Amino acid sequence: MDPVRPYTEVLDRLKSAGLRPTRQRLALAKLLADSGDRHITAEQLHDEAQRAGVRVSLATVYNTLHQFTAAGLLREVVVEAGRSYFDTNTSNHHHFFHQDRGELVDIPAGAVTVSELPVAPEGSAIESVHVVVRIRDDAN
Amino acid sequence: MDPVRPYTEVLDRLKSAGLRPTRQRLALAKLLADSGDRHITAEQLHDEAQRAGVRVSLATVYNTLHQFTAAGLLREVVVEAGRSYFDTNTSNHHHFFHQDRGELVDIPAGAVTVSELPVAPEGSAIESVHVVVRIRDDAN
DNA sequence: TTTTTTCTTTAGAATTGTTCTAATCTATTG
DNA sequence: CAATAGATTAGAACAATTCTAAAGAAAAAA
Ligand SMILES: [Mn+2]
Ligand SMILES: [Mn+2]
Ligand SMILES: [Zn+2]
Ligand SMILES: [Zn+2]
Repeated sequence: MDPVRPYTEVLDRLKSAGLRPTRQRLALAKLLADSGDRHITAEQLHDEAQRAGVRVSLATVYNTLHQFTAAGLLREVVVEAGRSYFDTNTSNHHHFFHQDRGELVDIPAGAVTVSELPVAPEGSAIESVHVVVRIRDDAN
Repeated sequence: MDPVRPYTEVLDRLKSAGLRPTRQRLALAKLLADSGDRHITAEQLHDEAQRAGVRVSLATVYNTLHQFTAAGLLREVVVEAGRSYFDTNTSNHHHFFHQDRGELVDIPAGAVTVSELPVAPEGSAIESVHVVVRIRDDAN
């Protein structure tokens, strides 16, 4: 809110995650925060950083995405082999996966309901419940 | 049922899929059929074949798994980056994914219910709905 | 401040699961 | 039996990701 210190919020989040506010982390956090809800891969974020003139290595993008995920700032979503998406929306929600385009899209809250939850097998506890609705271009 | 022609069923399935009943395909089909419901990776099936004395290359295991999947004899399930599971149960059902062990387990039919289905985005149609319940060893 | 320590970034190598290539082999067809 | 179409294979290639170890930057200590 204070135009003189535009990074205050991101700074606080990094601090409370025990992460030093480096140039690279601040820039990546800003790119992620400024773009609304998204589902982005490491390579995509790396490209985006390059285009924005931010010099950062792909290794650092991977490190940062995992650190942000561990800190609860991102959520990792896997729906196809060999590719991880990072979701800027960390709330519990489900996804459409558009198989023709390789695109993840949030399912609006309430549009899908898991009404009966299974009991976790003996000795284990449920950590998350995720519904993936695979869709294809309509054959109309 | 006829002990003299134990491969009849597998043979028929291959034939109707337009696949030649080669030694490799018959052996892999048998391994998959004889072991009950399973969620197996290509490498695991390859190892199992080796141990059973079946000589088959990993490339052929991959080819065969994909052909069987295309023929509807298997279902491919992806829950973690960089690894595909092939499910011998092709009916519609959902999964526990045991994150500590990297193990997929069927959720019993009826133990989970998706009561409200989302409307597919304009121009697309729903192809499948899959619920993944991630579990962890209990912290008891 | 300066020094020291700890954490971070990075290029490039390595790893993993998977797919591709193109030569050899085998099942089917005529 | 050919002849042909299809299948198998070893090993190369690939793509996403992780690792390594050296150089750099931030924080803590002096
Ligand atoms: Mn990861
Ligand atoms: Mn596949
Ligand atoms: Zn999302
Ligand atoms: Zn299953």
